[in-house]
Amino acid sequence: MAQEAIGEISKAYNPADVEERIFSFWMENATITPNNHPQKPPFVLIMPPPNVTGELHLGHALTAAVEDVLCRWHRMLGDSTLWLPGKDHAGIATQWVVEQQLARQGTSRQELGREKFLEQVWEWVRKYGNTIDEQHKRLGTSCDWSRLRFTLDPGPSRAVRTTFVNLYEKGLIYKGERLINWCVRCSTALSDLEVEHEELNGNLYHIRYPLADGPGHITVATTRPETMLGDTAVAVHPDDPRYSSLVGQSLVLPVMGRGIPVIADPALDPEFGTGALKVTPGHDPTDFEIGQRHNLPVVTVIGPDGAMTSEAGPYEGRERFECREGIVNQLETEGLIERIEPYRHSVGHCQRCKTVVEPLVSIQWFMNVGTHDDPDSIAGRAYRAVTEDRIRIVPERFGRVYLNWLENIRDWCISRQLWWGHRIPVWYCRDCQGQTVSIEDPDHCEHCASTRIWQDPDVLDTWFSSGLWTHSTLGWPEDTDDMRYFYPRPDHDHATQGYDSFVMETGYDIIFFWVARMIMMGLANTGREPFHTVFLHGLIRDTQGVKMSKTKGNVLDPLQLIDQFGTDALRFALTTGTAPGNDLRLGESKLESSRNFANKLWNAARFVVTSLEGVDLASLAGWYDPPETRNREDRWILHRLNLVVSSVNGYLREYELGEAQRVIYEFLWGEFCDWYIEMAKVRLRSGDTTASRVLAHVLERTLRLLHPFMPFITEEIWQNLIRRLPNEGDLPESIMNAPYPESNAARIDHESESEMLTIILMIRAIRNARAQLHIPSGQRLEATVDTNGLKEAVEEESPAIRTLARVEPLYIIDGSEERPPAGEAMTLVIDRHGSEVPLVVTLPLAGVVDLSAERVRLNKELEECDAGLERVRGLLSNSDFSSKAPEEVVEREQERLNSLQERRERLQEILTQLP
RNA sequence: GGGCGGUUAGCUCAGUGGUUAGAGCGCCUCGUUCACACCGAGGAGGCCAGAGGUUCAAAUCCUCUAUCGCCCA
Repeated sequence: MAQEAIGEISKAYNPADVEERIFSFWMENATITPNNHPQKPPFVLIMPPPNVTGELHLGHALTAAVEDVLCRWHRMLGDSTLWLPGKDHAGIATQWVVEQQLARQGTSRQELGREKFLEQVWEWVRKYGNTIDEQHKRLGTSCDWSRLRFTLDPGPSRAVRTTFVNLYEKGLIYKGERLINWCVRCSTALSDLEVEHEELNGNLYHIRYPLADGPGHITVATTRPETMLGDTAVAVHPDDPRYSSLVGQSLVLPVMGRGIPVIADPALDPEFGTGALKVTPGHDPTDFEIGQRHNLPVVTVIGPDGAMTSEAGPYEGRERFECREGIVNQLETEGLIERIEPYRHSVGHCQRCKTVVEPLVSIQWFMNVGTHDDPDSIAGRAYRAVTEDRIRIVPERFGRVYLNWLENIRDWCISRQLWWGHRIPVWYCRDCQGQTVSIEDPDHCEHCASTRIWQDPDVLDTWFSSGLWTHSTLGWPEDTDDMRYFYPRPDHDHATQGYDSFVMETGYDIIFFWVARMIMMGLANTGREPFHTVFLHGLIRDTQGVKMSKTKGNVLDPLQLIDQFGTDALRFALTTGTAPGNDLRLGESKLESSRNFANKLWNAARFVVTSLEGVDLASLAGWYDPPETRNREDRWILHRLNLVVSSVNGYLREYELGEAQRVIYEFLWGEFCDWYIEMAKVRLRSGDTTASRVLAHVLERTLRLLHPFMPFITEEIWQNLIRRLPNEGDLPESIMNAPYPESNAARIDHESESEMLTIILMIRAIRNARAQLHIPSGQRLEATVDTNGLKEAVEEESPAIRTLARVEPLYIIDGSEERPPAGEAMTLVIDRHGSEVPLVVTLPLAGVVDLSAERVRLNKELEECDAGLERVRGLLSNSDFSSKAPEEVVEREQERLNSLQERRERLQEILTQLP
């Protein structure tokens, strides 16, 4: 499957050569569809369904990247992993797309009629609805495509009807006349959540309402003068002395000429405007409530089309904003405008089409969600699920956001005046006017058996069906195998393995729309929480920090980025260097650095694979789990790898994807490539092939560790590598199904670590000295190392030291008496990791080294040493510190003191020897 | 108005009480020797927004202030 001869192909990783081939390989050869294993917990992640109308954007890419990491990780851990993909019918958005298409053809849905229109929508969905799935696949998503669901599939549709009927029968779904949010463009009701508030520059109009009896007037302030046509009162605060004598009197409503009362209501803010509020119960939520308290009539002056109604008198038929202008002109001519001041206020817009929302009184279906403090209500149960820790929200701060929303929740308007969606399963009888609410389509009225029945024309809010997604996709309301295995069970202990088995992952912007509703509906339908962990990611912004949007033109197309940088680089860029729930600015430089990382891995692999050529298989035996070795470099890298494995698993358990990737990045680039491979080259060149099996081992382990994050390149290299190694470890065909690395206590080797750190520090110090003195890299330097007790290690590592620091000859001594005098030399004092006495490297550089500069350098080091000594001495002489700080901290400081003292002595000694 | 965040190197961001705060990009110097110039070696650059407090110990916990965002009303 994989390409032949990785080492002979390209010097740079070329994702385009790999990705498509690897994806088909997975579809054909990898295990993605989970098996039901009743005896062990699964791992379940239901994907937030994108809109069928949608095109893949970076938000989808981020969601997919994060979820794929979690799912691949769990699959490799051996969990029966279900990642279920799906799509959402997106009522308003889809209907709008097709209506626009019809408009271009010179027709409309009204002309076509409901049935024909729906046929058109289905045709559109069949034609374009799979686009996003295909785009998703380019991201390498390992979801179970065999379980792909659509909200309008028979199963999920049946779940919708069942839920509606159940809640209706419990009295939790009801029909009522309320003031709702109405979009005049979409011609439908909207829920509170679908209204976006935006601060706009408007005016505050101060209008005089004359008293009916006698002279005088009350001035009201409003941002919407056109609604005055529907005023049925003016309200003031009961304690407002300015108006107390006027309460109960009558005013003449300008333009309309009808009388309206002055009423007193404590909800009024006397500070706002003039302290007098015109009350329009038909077009303002607050006014509607005031109207209810005072039994005021409701006059609807703006119709569902946004035009003034017959109640608007002379303005009947005028569009609402045009009417505003007309009224202001008329009032001005009549001298009733006191003043107009510019005013910034928040205006509700339709989330879908951005039209200004009109509050309208209308008959709609609602869900009674109750209140958060009623423990048995829908909202109350959802509230307790989080306060009682049955659901954990990551990051934690969003838990408070969730609770705060539930504390202020109101009944949910679930009906929409659309044709595309789940039609409300209610039939009305023309004979007895009774309602029949049924899962199956009825053929007669359940009250009087009349067949003269007709179905409610409205459909349900799309989020109603999305709210059922965690169980409707598994077969609910049927008692299916999937439902029994992949939906949380009452006895399931969600932390037995150190991680949760039922996770919801999505962006924090839909915590209310989706997460909260799924929790409410899951509990209402099944009595159980639909998941135990909610993991929320942030939003992607452009390099300026602005949210990406098509209208702003600052969107980056993920498919184009994939073409440019590769899928793995895109995924890495999206999920690295960011903390959970934090927004991410994405620009080219981040993508470039991720691509470079992929390329680094590719080339490290190229080196390892090439180096295996000519090595006989026998000496590679044991590569999968290398036996104990004396070689310090091997022990060190295995020890480091083991620590990395352990911390990556830990970070993944805590959903810290960014930290996990950082750790792998630093290990692969900063330790394996920069040091281990460079040192291994020295061994290989001298004909010693013992490093080969460790090279193979570390690379292979790192590939598996990295696979959830960079699936394509790791698969490509892995297959190539495995083929060249003795068959060990009982590995599957795909890295995707190979076990995730686990840490192994036997690999811990602190001795090799501190010795190697010292060697590395020494090589660095010599390289630094060379750079400072501008010694050409080709020129070998003589060096003497006083190892001060680390002689064996330095001797054993001397080939590496010679090559990497470019020293020759290298004299290794142990004890200052053998050391050459500082004299015309550069002398480096190198802290010995884990010990007190430093190493001293002398580079005899007569004629090259500037002695006065050398003196300055050494004195500066001495000063730093003294500063450190002062600090540590102060700390240690503080009895509170030694008594209260943990023992290991005190010990560490004591060691630091000792080594600073030793270091100081060496520096002092060298300075006195300088000519 | 209520709630939630951010303020750390020139830029974008990590940092989960332990004293010497990290990365990527950018910048400076050097280098194309056989994994990689999508690279290597070396370097510069930070009173962690400000002020108080808690603590033996604070970028980290608490309070306040400033400032910039987001969500909800």
